[in-house]
Amino acid sequence: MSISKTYEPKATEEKWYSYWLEHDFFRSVPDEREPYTIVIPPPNVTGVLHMGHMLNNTIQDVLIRRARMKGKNACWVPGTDHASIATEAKVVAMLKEKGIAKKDLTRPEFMAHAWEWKEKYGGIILEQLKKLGASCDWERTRFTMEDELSEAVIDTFIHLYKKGQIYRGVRMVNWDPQGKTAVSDEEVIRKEVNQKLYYIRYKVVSPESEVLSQDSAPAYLTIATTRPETIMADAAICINPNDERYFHLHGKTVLIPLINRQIPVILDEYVTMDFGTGCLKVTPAHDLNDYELGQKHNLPVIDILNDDGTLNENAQILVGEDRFAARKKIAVLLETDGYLEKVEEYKSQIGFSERTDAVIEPKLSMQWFCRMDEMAKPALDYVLKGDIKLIPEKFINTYRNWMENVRDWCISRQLWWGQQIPAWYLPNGQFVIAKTREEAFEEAMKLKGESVKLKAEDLKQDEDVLDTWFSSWLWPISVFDGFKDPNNADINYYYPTNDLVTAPEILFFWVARMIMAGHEFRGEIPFKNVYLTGIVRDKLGRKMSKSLGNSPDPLGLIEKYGADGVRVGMLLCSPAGNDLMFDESYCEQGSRFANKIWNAFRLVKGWEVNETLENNNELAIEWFESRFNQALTEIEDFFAQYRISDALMATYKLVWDDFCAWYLEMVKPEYQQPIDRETLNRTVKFFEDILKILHPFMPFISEELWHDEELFGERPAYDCCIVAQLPSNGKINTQLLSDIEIVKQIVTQIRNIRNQKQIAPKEKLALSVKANSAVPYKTYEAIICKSANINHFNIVGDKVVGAMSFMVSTDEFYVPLNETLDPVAECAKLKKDQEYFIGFLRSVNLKLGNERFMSNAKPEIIEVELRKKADAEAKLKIIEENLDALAC
RNA sequence: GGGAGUUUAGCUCAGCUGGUUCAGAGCAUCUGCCUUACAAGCAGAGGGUCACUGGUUCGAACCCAGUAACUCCCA
Repeated sequence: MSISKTYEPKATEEKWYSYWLEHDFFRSVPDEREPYTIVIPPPNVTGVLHMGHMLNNTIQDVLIRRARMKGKNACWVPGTDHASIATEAKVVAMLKEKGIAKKDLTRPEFMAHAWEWKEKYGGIILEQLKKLGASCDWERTRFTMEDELSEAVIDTFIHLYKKGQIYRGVRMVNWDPQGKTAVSDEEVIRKEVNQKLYYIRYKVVSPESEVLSQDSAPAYLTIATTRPETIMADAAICINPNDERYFHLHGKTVLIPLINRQIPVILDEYVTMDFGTGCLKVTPAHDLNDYELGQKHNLPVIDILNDDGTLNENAQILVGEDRFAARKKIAVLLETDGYLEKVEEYKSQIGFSERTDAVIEPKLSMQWFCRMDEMAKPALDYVLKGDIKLIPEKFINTYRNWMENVRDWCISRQLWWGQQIPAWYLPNGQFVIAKTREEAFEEAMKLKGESVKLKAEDLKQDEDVLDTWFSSWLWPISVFDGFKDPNNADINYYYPTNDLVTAPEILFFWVARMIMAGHEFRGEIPFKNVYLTGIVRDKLGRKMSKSLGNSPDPLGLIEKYGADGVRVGMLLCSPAGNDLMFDESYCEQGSRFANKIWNAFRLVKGWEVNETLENNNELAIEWFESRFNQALTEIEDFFAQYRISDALMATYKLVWDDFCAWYLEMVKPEYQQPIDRETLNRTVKFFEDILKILHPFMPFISEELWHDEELFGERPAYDCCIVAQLPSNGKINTQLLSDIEIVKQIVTQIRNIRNQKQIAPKEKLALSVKANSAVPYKTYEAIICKSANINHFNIVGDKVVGAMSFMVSTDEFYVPLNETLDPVAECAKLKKDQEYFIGFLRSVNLKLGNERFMSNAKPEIIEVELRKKADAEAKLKIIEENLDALAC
């Protein structure tokens, strides 16, 4: 029976994925086994698979498959996030295309459209993950806005409110004037942009409103700002009290140009003396730092902007103009009236909304906040004490830095898609927190006391919804219904989960908050290890993004290279915690690897057994067994350290180099010759073990080959590679391993001679060995002869003259050739070696002659040096003898 | 401005608390092979002043100080 010459992934992948599904291999229910649990970082329900997901989910799948094959009850919970801002933006855009404006819809109408959209297009990404081979328990798929999870969100809000952790307050938030919503710090993208720095004069007056005159001319101070349109909101001018240039301004006031409002000059060391003019305009309503400075100095807050970014009446001038138009116009006005001193080009960082790309406006608004300080402390301790490990460790510092300087979390969003805040307002502005209108009414009645005029319909629920992260921080608990039913079998069994695989950019606003929630609601950590992947960049180091168009289509890659190839490709270039420079060629390497495995399989499959043959491959078999067990330990070690790409590389080399290039070549019969039963059986067993260790990385090809009836016999329906138990550590013959390393060197040297002398691999050669060491070369005769195509193998006591020679450690090897040797070239080669060893010996002797070295270095180091010396001397002796023999 | 990190072969990265034969891997490169498992392959080779400058040490890619370049986070 013959199989195709190349591996064809497509049909294989579809076949086995459905087979796994049909046989419930991904399904997990609590039982007596040890659980191993991962909750997926829920992708946005609007999302489509990108390279970041590919990496993330490949790693999770490798971990979960490995756990499954180690006999654990592996449970990978999938799901999606409702992603309030992103989804609402998509729905609004979709409605706009249909000619419907959000403002013309009622809230329930809008929500109906949004749900319809979600049902139709949402969750595509989960289907895409299946193509990658993700072995999630799909029956457990959750959505952060499904009823039960929403209920958990509302309950936790109420719980935290009652504890005093949630409050309502006026705060500076990042305002998106286009989306007309507050956005979190994390949703603000900072970009460096070219701006103009305007130098504006303010007239200095005494507090008594007299214009201060020096030589009867009015005095001015000059400030530098990039936002001249906000001068109408100024509350003060601040200077550094140590600034000698401005001592004369202490206690003075100034007039804001154009509107002539009087504001004080205040002193604070916050001001940098050498930036701009050293005078800072303080605009508490429109700048975060200014706001804090204003709070410190009790300055009034004058907000001159509307929600859409236009100027309001407080501005007095340019009312109704957009902020950017106003900026241009006010510059002209200032110029005309002689207040504009100069304008400079200036580069600075500006925040943009991740969703709408509008310039973020710092804005004071009434928002809901969750206090962080108390919650941060235990969450920090878990990580510092090592209860939760961050991988790589370098993120611990970053984490600590953030947790020690944590700010309260703004949890309200001016959107409709999400969990509506359970706050109910009475007509008089008072509010109550309750789950339903009825409960709110009861609460309100208590508040009102005897006033019976209030009706339930009079209560108005807060229009805002909660931040998406306010639901995803509950994810590891809520997917197991830990809020609805805190003692159910699932949560007790699966929680705390084991590993969380996510991107470092959401370490704070997701990972840290899950840890807080875990502590707050379960008194326990939510997961034991956090593996932080890198950011997927293109090979120029740019972040992959839609706008750059530098992101390959993941499904296209799978189509082209096969899921196994792409998985290998992703892992090959992903060192833990470092960004990875993705290049398609890695996937190509992956698919070539799949093909290599496929062809090795074809070879073994093609062997015919002759039952009468004896096994003469015992050494090769024992060697590979040792090598396999050694590699198994290495791979295990790498996994323990979450060095997944190293584990893959160790597997890759074991299969390609040790198994294919050495072992199969050692045991492979001559063309069309049969093989003995024992060698075939052992080789088939090796292959089966190899399929097992490959499976977590390359699930499809390993499963496909696993079911080959010719090699493995017919397997029962549930005997699948996906649930096979990984091989356990076996014995390692270290002597044999090191001997074979020497054998490999000999073979390489002979191949090298062939290469140099242009001798075809087919042509047989003779080899003489003059052994000066204890290596039993006779034992390895068969292997050497086969691998190097030698037909005469002699152990000799004397040097062989007129032959090509080389040394491996201190043993000498001779390959006689038909042609006569070029003595000049041989001499030159020997002399070069001699020179090297003389130099080497000199440096070793220098070390050994150094009294300080001898008295300071550890004994084992000295021993090594002595061995080096003896070795080099022995080699030099041989080289000299050879030089003599050649008479040069 | 504050904090964290990076800099080792053409590329992507290893190199554990300083000490085996003058730094390793994969890919890429070069040379030679269509040697019937695989040319998506085989065999072999070349390639590095470990960013720079000082210091500590018998000994530094590794420790310390400074410099430069880049990246990320926070403001």
